[in-house]
Amino acid sequence: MTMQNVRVRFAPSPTGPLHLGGVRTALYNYLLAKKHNGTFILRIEDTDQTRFVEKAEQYIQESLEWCGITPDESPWNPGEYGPYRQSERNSIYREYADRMIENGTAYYAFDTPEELTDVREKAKAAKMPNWQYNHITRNSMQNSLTLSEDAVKQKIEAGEPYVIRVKIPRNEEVRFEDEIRGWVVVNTSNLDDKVIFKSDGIPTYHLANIVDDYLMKITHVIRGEEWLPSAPLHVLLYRYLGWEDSMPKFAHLPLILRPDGNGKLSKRDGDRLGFPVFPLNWTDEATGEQSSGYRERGYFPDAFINMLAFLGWNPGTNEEIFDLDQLVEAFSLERVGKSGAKFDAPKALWYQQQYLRATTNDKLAEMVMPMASEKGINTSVEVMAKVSGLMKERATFIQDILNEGMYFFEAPTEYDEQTIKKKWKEQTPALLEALRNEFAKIDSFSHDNIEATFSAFLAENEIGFGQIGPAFRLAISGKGMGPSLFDICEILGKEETLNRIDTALQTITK
RNA sequence: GGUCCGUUCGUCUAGGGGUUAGGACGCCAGGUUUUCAUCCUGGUAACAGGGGUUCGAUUCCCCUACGGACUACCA
Repeated sequence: MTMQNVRVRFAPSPTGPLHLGGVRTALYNYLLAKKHNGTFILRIEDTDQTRFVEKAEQYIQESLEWCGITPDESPWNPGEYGPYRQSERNSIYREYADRMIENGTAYYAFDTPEELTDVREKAKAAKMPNWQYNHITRNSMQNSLTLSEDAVKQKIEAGEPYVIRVKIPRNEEVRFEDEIRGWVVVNTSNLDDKVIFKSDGIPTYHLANIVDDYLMKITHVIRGEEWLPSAPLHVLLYRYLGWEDSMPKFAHLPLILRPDGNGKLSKRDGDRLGFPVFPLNWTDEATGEQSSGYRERGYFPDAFINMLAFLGWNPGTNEEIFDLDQLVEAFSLERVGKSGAKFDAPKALWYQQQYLRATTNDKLAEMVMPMASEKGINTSVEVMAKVSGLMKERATFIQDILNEGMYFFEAPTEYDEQTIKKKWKEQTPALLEALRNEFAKIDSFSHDNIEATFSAFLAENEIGFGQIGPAFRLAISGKGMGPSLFDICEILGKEETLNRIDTALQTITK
């Protein structure tokens, strides 16, 4: 596919934190743009001031940054097509609504919200649950189609509130080719006369979106499937504004579904499904409700992005590990699936595990150090790198390295009950003490020397590993499992190892 | 209810008129390992149903069922 000047946009509303689906939409937009050396734009769609949430925009910015999908043009990094917040573009929309009134594709409507709910309720009571303002009902409503020209003029001049609606024709077929779904055909009789300009002087999403996409020279509109039903309206809007020739291509992404099997994943799901639905932690200012994010949970951005990319897309090969650059390379809209994907939390864990294991010990140590000092652990990066190397095979998140490997830094204060029960036999203390005394003779306390001493000890006493190993582990780590004992001892050092054995001998009683 | 979209192992998916329907996650079993984890090997398990079209349909068409989205002066 050859595409020139690809310009795509991610256009969230600042009504709260971004969630998984939103991040994936942003990601696919980004991938398509980068794949074609195009431009990825972020536009804030804040036309509904009633739902505005103060910190949402900052959250969106921070999330995208964390994911590494930084926009080329955005409110905080404007390009030539700004402003990038719809609230700051308000002066430019009216002209287009007026143009539609002039060419007869839109009209003024004076019905109040109360009147509208009233009609809807009455219709509902009459068992017609889907009352729409459309080519039939508009004839009995208060609008510039039913009122005389003078009456309309009078109302407007008197300052009566009004909205502007699209005049959707009766019985016409609207068709467009969705990049993911193919041809979609809808009859206009099923559409309603959507409000495109609200009485507060602000356009609705539909108008603002089309105008901005046109002015910003957007070539591909990649958005969630929830927008599919209004896509025909948008096609009509392009037509009525005279922009059909430069209409962008549409691609409606399948939804990310809840794993429990009903409905799409939503912001309201918070943490209740057992996994985060947000990239970053979020606290709802109004309710005080806190939701966890992938970042704070310990996910690496690459793992998160990789997992998200594969929720609805695949490269057509058996490879599954792709960092951002590789995703850019491999991505194509054609390989995006049509059907919704239930979010697979265990798979997310698996991705994170893969990335953790692929991270070098030094890099891991660098990440763990701040957490360590927070816990009051005083150690060197070198030691931390060794610990990380030993722990990463059995960890999923960086936190696990510390949580599971605390004994590298602090002597155990308690000992695993199960192991005591099973492995701490009558002869154990005597054996352990004898072993301790052998260790005391080692000059260079290295893995190999420790192992050699240990092996010799086993041979001399004619016992197997099982008769002393688990108890030994218990004594130095407090646990019944973990990395190689000799590695642990080497890191601990001779003195600490001996001390821990002494402590254990005094503490553990059956 | 109406409109639109969808339907391959439990989950994410590949495939596509003739295949032993492939991979990954999960799960199970075996091997390696002092333990745990890793790693290796193997196993489990799917084309929603019914009609067509065809020599042959999981693949193309239709219907049904099921799932989902939308149905605001929200996006």
